[in-house]
Amino acid sequence: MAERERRYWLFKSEPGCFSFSDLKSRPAMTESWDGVRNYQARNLLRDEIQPGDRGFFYHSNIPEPAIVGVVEVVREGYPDWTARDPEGEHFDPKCSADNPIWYMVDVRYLSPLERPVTLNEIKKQPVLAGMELVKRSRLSVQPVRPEEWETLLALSRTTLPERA
DNA sequence: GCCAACGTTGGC
DNA sequence: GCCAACGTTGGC
Repeated sequence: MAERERRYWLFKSEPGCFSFSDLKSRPAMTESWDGVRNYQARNLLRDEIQPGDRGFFYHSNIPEPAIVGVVEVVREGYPDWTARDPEGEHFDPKCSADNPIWYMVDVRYLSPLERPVTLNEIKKQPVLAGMELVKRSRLSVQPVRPEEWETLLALSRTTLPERA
């Protein structure tokens, strides 16, 4: 397999459904990133995201949405079986064994950020204004540019400025 | 809970 | 293939 530069991603989750600490407490240390039903996100999961890549874990749909931690991709995209479970929430009758349509990856808990970096704070950083998160917040898996990755890690190591 | 943004569906 | 209707996401 040809070596390629490690890439960076951002995985969104509603902490009420699945939080970063839920991931930490996984006995197997892996979590199938399932239930994504958007073609753009599917293409990333199926074609782009590789083991060894890193991702930010983002908590959405809460009063202070924020990036809270770092994960490692441990398994490349494979068919999302939850799409073929008629009892499940994510069932899609259009899927078959021949045509899985939807894919998922496995990620592993790596480390929390030293402090969460909120969406509000991200929006204030001119360097981060081009982030998918800012421009098209609805994509549940998004690419993060290396310079954005570094900027966010650096931000998380700073202390918050005093509020006036 | 509201609503804007955006994706999907389906009639034509 | 257009586009209106509808559903979902997610910030606020």
